[in-house]
Parts: sequence; C-alpha cells; structure tokens
Amino acid sequence: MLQVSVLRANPAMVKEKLAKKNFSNLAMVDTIVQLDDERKRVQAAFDDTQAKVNAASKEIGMMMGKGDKAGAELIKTNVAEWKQTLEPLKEQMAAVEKDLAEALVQLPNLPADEVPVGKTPEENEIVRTGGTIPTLYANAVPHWDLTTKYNLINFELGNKITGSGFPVYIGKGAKLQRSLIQYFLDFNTAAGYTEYLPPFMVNAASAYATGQLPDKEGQMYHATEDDFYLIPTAEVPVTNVYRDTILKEDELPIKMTAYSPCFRREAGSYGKDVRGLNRLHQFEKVEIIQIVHPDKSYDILQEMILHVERLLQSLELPYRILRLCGGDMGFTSAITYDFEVYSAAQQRWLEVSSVSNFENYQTNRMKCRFKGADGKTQLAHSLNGSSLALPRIVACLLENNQTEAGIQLPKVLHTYFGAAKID
RNA sequence: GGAGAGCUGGCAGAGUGGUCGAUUGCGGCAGUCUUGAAAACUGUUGACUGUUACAGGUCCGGGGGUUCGAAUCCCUCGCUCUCCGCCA
Repeated sequence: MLQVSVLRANPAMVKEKLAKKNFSNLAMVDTIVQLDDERKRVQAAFDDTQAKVNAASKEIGMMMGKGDKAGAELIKTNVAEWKQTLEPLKEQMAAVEKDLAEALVQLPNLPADEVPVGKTPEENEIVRTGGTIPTLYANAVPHWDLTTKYNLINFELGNKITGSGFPVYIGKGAKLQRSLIQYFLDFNTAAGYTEYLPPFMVNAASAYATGQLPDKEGQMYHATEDDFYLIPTAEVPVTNVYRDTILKEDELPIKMTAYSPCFRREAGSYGKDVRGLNRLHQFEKVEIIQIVHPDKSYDILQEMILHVERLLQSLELPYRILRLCGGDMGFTSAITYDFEVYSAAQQRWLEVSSVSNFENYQTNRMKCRFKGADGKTQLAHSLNGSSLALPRIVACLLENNQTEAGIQLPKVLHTYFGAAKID
C-alpha cells in the first residue's frame, strides 16, 4: 500500500498520478489525510493519559513495597478515573485505525512517470517487436485441433474430472510441459536466480501482503475449512518469503525463481478468449521475483525485461513488448511491461509474460525492509515477471511450428523433450 | 485426529504479578593493543509510533480477559516439539 507520509507530503501529486491510473475516487486521498490527523490526535490524548496511569501504577507498586496501603488506595481512585477516559479513547483509536487501514488498501499504486496515459489495452505502447511471424501451410489449424490430432491435451477429460479450464496433458503433451518448466528454471537459475518450490496454498496474511486480498478475493480458490487460498501465481508465496524481515543492504538484490501451478477462478470470462489454452483455471508458470535496493529497481526492471526477451528469442517465437497504459495496469504495479507472442493460426497476440516494478507498494504491506549503511531501515522495492507462463507458449509453439510432417520444436527444447518434433 | 510440553530481541537462553522493553552469553558494530590480523579488553547494539528535538506511547507467537499494575494469571486461535493413531 501507499505510505501515508507520501499522501501527506504532496496530495495534489498523488491525485494526479491516481487519475493517470484511471482511479476516480480522488477524494479518498483527503479522507486518508484527515483520518491520519484524527489518528494522531486520538493517539496523543491516549498516550498522555496512559503515561499518567503508568506513572501512578509504578508509584502504587513502590508504596505497597513500603507497606503504605492507605496511600496506594488513594492513588488507585485517581487511576480508576483516568481509566474511564482511556476506554473510549481506546475504542476511538481502534476505529480510526481500522478506517485508515481500510481506506489505504483501496488506493492502487502510483504509476511511474514513463507510464503512458490511457484507459484501454488499445492505448498500450509497443516498445519493440522481435522474431518473425511464420507463414503457415494451407491446412494449418488452431492449437485446440492440434492437441487433439496429436493427443497432447484432453480438455473434455478435464471437464469430467474437475470442470472446464482444467486440461489433462497426456503423453508428449505432458512431457512438453515438463520440458518447458525445466528449461525455464534452468534458464533463470543460470542468470543467478535461486530456485524455490513454494507451497501452492497460502494463508490470508500472505495473500494480503502481495495485494490479492482484500480486493481480488473472488479471483482465488478458497479452502474455507482451513482458510487457505490456492495461489494464483508463485509471486504470492515466494514474495512472502521476505514478509516481516529486515535485510542487510549487502544481501540485495535477492533473486528468486519458482515453478508453480496457478489457480484462477476467472469469474466472468467467456467466449473465444477462453478457447483451448487461452485462458484456464489451472495452468503452469515459472516466475522470477526480485527484492532490490530502491535506487536500483528501474535498472533491474530493464534487466528483467531483457532476460524474458532472451528467453522468448531462444524459443524462436515472434513477440512484442508493450508498456501498459495507466488504465490497463494492475492495482499494485508502478509500471508493467507485457510480453505477447503471435499465434499464427489464431492470428492474434497472446500475453505470455508480465514484468512489473511494484516499487515499495508490496514491501510496505509486507514490511520488507533493509538496513542501509547509515543504520536506517527503509523499504525495499519488489519486482516480478513471468518467465514464462506455459499455456499460450504451448499454443504458439504448436500453431506456429506445425508442418505436414508434424510440429517442429525449437532447438533449445530438443534435449529437454528428447526429440526435435512432435508427430 | 488424540495426549502432553513449549513459543521471550539476529541466535541461544534467564525472567512465573510491581522501578522489566526485559539478566547473561554468542553474533554484529566501534575502539584499545598490533606492522597487519587473530586473541584479549572496553564500549555499543530490537522494532513501530511520536516530537523541530526531547519526552511520551505500543510491542515478550496472534487476539481477548483479570488487575491500580501482566513476559508472568485466565480464555481462545496459530505454530513448534515429544508420544500415540493414520499415512506417500
């Protein structure tokens, strides 16, 4: 969440930036500053009285020690009076703190200066494109036909076992998943990321820290019996590794990578967007996460973008990189770059990665700080990106590389997959 | 799932109703000594909030309660360990 100190220091600037993010309830900024004023006022009143109570209690202790029971009783009556004023103050404080916390989590992160103005995906900026879009042979088909033709994925079987959006990967389809996961993890660890295999369910505190709660509760599967949430991305458990920690400055940057299945309810989705592998309730993804010094987060963002770009290049897929406009960005992000690959058979771009700098929005919620050389603690910055999400990569690999003689796989996968093509 | 024992500062570990936000050791930092290092010695070393700065306030797993006063007593939830049960 945003720091109240930032809102207090420059409310006009905050409102301007929130507007860029297409956030309309700008009055919330003033409300929060007022609530914070109120909080300070009530806190000061409470502290003063509490100080008197503490001093008197200490005095009672000393008197009891000396055996002066009458004197102690006298002071007790004073304390009883003060405590009566303390009770309502305590309630006021709890109430104003709750209001403040609830208001604060409603403010999204502020967009960085270079975020383009805009409200819809059409207004995203194309940063650059790479690779070449293939010309398919005459009988080329979309991936949902190829998965059936080569018996790689059975969507109907998933419907029976669980429900729609839970595909069953079979034979070479399953092995392709495993190959890609392993290749991605190897590619990430070679770049210095430490591999994690995190829990696939998290508690509410973790979901709150990375921003899934309270806002996007409806997007997560919830195991109510134990109050656990199925993770929508490995970002949630892995970023939470550093919840409530104070790092040493020389421990930064922290680079982590993790494979996990991702569970998303995708409430309200329908139509051609969800056909085949385009949108699923369970899919596989490898994520990269960094926790870094605030001065370095934008350099590291560029480094992460290059990392993902090189990975896509190694898969020989046509891609483009978009800088998302204010209105299309996620709630917790300060800047986001999306990677899309071109699906030749569907003739559309599909998002396969999203790389974001959260600055201190997540770390403020998580209380992830570091102690600088000057001995002061300050919030670190967090970033993450997909490297990569599997389903749409698989869709494009199948579609773009289909030939009369089977599906040719890119060279980097041959060893992992144990073959050069699927036929 | 059942029974029992625990949860204290970076770590270990005292403290069982009152000058305790907490003894001590290790670790960290600074210094003395040394050509330098080690050892030894000396000092220092939690977080949050708050103030121009002090002061003050909060935090001993989370939440609630008893009391003038709670790390200490009670309730509750979570977690850890031991034993039993179940089990890849």
